[in-house]
Amino acid sequence: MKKKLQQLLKQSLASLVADGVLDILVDDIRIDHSKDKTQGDFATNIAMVLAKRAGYTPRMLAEKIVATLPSVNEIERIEIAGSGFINFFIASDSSLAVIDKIITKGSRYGCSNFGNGQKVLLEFVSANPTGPLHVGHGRGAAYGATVANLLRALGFKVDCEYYVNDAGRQMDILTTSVYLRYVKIKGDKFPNSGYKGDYIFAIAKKISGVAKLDIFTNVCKDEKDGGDKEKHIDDLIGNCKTLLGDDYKTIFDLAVNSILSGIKSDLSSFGVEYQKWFFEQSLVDRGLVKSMLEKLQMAGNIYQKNGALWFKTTNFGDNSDRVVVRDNKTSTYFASDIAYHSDKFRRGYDKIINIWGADHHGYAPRVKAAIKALGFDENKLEILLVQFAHLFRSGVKVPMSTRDGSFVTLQELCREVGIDAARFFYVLRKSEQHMDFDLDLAKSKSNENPVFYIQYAHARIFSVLEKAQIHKPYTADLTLLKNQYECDLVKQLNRYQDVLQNAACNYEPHTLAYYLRDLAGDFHSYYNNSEFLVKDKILRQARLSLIIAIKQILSNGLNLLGVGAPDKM
RNA sequence: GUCCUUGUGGCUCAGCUGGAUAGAGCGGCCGCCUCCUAAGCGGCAGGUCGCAGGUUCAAAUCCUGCCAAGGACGCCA
Repeated sequence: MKKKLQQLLKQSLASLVADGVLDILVDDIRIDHSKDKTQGDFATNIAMVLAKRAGYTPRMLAEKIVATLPSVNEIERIEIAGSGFINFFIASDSSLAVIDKIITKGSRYGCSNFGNGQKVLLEFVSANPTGPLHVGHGRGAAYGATVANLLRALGFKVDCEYYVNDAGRQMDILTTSVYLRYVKIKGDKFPNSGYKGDYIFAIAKKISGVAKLDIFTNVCKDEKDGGDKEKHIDDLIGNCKTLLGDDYKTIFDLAVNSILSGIKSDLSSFGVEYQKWFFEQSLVDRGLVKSMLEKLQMAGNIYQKNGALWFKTTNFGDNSDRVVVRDNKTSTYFASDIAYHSDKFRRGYDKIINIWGADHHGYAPRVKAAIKALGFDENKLEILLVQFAHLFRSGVKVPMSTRDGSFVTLQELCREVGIDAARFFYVLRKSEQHMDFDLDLAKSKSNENPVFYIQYAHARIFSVLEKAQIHKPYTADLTLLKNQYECDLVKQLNRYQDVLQNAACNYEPHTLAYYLRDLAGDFHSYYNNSEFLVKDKILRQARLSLIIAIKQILSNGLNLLGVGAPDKM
């Protein structure tokens, strides 16, 4: 309908251009769903936008536009209002048609081929495998999964990917932490920088047949003893590696695998599925980091300084050059990441989306710089930042640190508030909004979570249909739907398609969540003010058709958000 | 110091590609189940849209400056 109106307006403007009223044809004609029913169904501000250029007052220009507008059946009437808005009132049978469309298409309603099969790579969460996923990670997981669902609904071909950082120093710290828990040094002889969580003990318990050695000989003092905690842990790692030999790798693999399998199952039960788990180590194994460095070197983008190799990212928009190989000859995380991104580009995607925590925003320029330097199109890369979720308990902020072992896991959260509520809660805030997650509130008053409000509407409709013994769709005389509640609902249903498209294209799942709540709200009002199971069979059928359509949209929308639509509550 | 994000009723947030009287939930107060699920509905109270300028027919929305909160500025990942 929106498109149709744009088309008509375009024709009208074209004829005004021909008459010399306007000097130029504009392409971008904005059509909005009217907020207020007295303002019709759709409105455009085009007359106000063009008034000055045409030399008329907005209202006068609006008159001219309306006068030259071709008349079509779908438009019942047109009004000029306010300072020059043109309001369109859509013929009711045209609006009502949406009900049949929804019922016919069912769970496919809302899907389109807008994306035209374009291939999208969506990377999200990618938390280091040094501990279980916690509440902070949940937001990225819920957001990413929902964006994927939305894009797929619009006809994009989306691959979700998790980048596993299994090659850095943190993994060595993890391995050494596990070994120390296995050895069980008496007292509190555990490094400040080690991973202190209880899950480390659980992994350590799985080790058998490895010698229990003292790795504290000849190490730098820890911080609490007046030393350097970073040097301390590095020395411990060194001892651990040399003393354990092959057993080190065994413990390393055990640690990574147990943590990773936990992450995988947590995400899976959170309703988040990945097409690919990409290991940083695989880049090294395949020699991609090395070949990438060679490529940059040949292009003259690498120089040596203080014993390290630097990538001249400042040539490509970064504000400082970056080290890719340290003076101890090990390559940096950034080096792997360049190789990773060039691998992503080589895989032939039309769009590459990275969802990162907001703390990584400063990292974006150097990645984009690398992409440019390697000759890829940096416009294909979209970096979406998700702000942190701060967890509060009894009004006090709960620190979230994997290293210190102080965190609430995603699994615990789901157990306490339920998966539906958690998924919905995360996605209800726009991603760049700093989010406060009050655990006590979420737990003690979980019934007040808006997700139940929406699910309740769905369950209520199911219950009505069950009472009416309606199990399959049928046709009805929809023109009987004309009270105010029904008009509002029909209008709301007509918005769904646009809501989906906007939510997907702008990567804003929260707009869908708000839409669903509005729709549910309109339904609840209707429910409390109109009877569905009336004696008049024709009217009953019409009303039931309407609520069947509502139920379908609630279900479709909730599904996209990764939330269930229960029949009974 | 530089850069990013945020600042909207008591609280948590929508609205921000400029538009028609600034919305919702929670909390507070008052009503509604002999009737399809009261996890619901209706009503009331409550807002200088951080502050100050500017652009425009029109600014919560765009621009500038300032204030406040969070974050980023590593040979960490």
